[in-house]
Amino acid sequence: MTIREIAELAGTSRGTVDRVINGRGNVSPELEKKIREIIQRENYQPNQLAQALINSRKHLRIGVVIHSVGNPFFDDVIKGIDERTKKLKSYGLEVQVEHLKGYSEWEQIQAIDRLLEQEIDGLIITPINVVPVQKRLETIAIPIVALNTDIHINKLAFVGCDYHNNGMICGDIAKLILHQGGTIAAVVGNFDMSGHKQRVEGLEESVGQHPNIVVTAKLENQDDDQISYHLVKDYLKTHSPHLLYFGAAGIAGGVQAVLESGKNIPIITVDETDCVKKNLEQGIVWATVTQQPYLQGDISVKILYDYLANKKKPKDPYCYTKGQIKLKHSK
Amino acid sequence: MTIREIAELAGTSRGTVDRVINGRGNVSPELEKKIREIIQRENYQPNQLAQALINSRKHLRIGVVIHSVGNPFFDDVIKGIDERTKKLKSYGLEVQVEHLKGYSEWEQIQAIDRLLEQEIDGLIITPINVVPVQKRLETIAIPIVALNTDIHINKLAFVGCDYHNNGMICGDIAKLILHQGGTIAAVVGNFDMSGHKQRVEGLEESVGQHPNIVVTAKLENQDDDQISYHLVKDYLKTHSPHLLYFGAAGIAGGVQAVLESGKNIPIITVDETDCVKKNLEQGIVWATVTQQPYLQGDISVKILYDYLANKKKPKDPYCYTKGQIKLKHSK
DNA sequence: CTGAAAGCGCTTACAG
DNA sequence: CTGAAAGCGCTTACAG
Repeated sequence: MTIREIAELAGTSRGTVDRVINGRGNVSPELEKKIREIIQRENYQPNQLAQALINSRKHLRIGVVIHSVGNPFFDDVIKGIDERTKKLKSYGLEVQVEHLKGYSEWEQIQAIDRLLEQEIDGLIITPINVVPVQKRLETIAIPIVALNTDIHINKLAFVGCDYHNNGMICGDIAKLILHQGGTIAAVVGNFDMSGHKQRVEGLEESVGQHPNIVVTAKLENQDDDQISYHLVKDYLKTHSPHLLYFGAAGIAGGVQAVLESGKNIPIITVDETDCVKKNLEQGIVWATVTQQPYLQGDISVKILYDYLANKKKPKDPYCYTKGQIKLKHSK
Repeated sequence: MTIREIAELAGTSRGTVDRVINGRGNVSPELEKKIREIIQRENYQPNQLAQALINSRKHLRIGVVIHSVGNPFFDDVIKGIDERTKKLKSYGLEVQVEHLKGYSEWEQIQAIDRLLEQEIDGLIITPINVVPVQKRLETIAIPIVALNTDIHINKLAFVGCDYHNNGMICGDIAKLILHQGGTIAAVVGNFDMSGHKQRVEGLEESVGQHPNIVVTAKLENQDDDQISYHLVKDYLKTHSPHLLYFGAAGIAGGVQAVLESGKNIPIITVDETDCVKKNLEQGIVWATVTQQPYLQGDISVKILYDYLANKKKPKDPYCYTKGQIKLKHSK
């Protein structure tokens, strides 16, 4: 079935059928009804390829603001963004990325403004969760996708990790290792960060299903290796938990402290940075739970493009990637 | 850059440029050279959308032979095939699936013949690894993708699980649970099946890295729940392994026997059938390792289509899906 | 409100 | 060996 055949069946022109299909108005009610009936009856589906070919004429620009500099976690996110961009290039998509270093809200707002000046049609951002950024994003007329970190604004979608579930899975791993019971020390960056808090809550909920496992310490390392090192070193002087959980950054420092303590404590971590990979390989980190960073990049571009090009909204605006367990021989 | 612009730069027609690009011959050497230089210089890339639109005129047919009836593992494989088919429908792809029950080589050959009569352009098959099937496949002129099970023929690709690695990962899980040492009983269908054998070999290689873990029993249940039940029941009368590994089918029967034995033995399994899901949920199965069945279906169609439509061969003809660990709260 | 025409970037006969 | 023309299925001005 093509638009031409529909037009012939309705005794009208392709242009008119097109107007009906795409709701552009300017069609008499009777004719519209007739055309709709034929479309229904013949189960007509527009050819996506032909549509895409036309669509590619109007170039779409997506802007990305991401604090990826010096943060290896985002390497895979970027890779996902890049590959999806390449695939959609012939569809007329251009993507402009602003790589930021650190968490300066001021710089983030400037980056947003730079992109807006270039007349982007949509924005993907790993937002810093503070009021000025939120305010700035609220005033933007184009659709926004929050990537990896959520923010309370009117957005097309959030693409990222379900931190609570991620913590639950870490708890499941802890239960495998400590099936005879034991204590856990959990280290994250900062409990004010919702992701960090949720991970530990998930961990506690999950191990709470075992009668003899307790999270006996919750420590903050500010995502900093130096702080993490001293924190864990001091803690292990007076404590010997049966398992150590690192639910955010500062893993290298923390692991170093464990090794120097001489205590043989199982370590489980999150994500799969080079540091984690190396220690997993050597059997120092026993397990890690990743969050499909590549997919996060890939999906966020895909969702935004689909909306801009075809007005297609994601089924669920909260698009969670899966927590995946990686052990020594995982690929 | 479009083909029209190239033609203008070369002072020739689009048709001639097209002949050069697609190596259809009938172009004078000098003109060809000139055109190639311009293409190079301008870094011309043909518009894939336009190509696909043309391509969709010649309808491609892919045939699938899969022994999916009564084997819930294949539900997700089928889902992957179906969704990829839907995506490629506007590209002119039609897929015809022959669902088979059981492992009759004779029926499989008949199914192949039925598809060939319908003039399929490519074949996807979960082959039964016997000589008659192999012989039949050898004589087929169209490209073949071996799905989930490999077979020694000249094929476009194998898409499936890396069984050895899958077993290694199971071993990694065993090491988490038995970090203080212990014995493992491994149950598979039949050690003559290469996948089953490789899984157990992987398991042994992995736990071999721990000084005090040994696989003390390797049992065959013929992939049958009844046999599995009696086998495990008898075994547990005289043995108490610290962990039970089910590396193939017959899990429901085996689990039943463990429960009736009253012994609290950790169980790890493969794949994620309803039986496994239920027992994972209830904490009876401690962990399972899946092999991305959905992706196996998805990829096999994609690879075959890419070859038929664009003569694009997969980078690696052995396309392994990843072994993924699932615990109670995995999604 | 409606239709004829031109166009997207490519490929495919066909005439010379 | 080469080029002009028609076509894929859709959309977009434009003239009436």
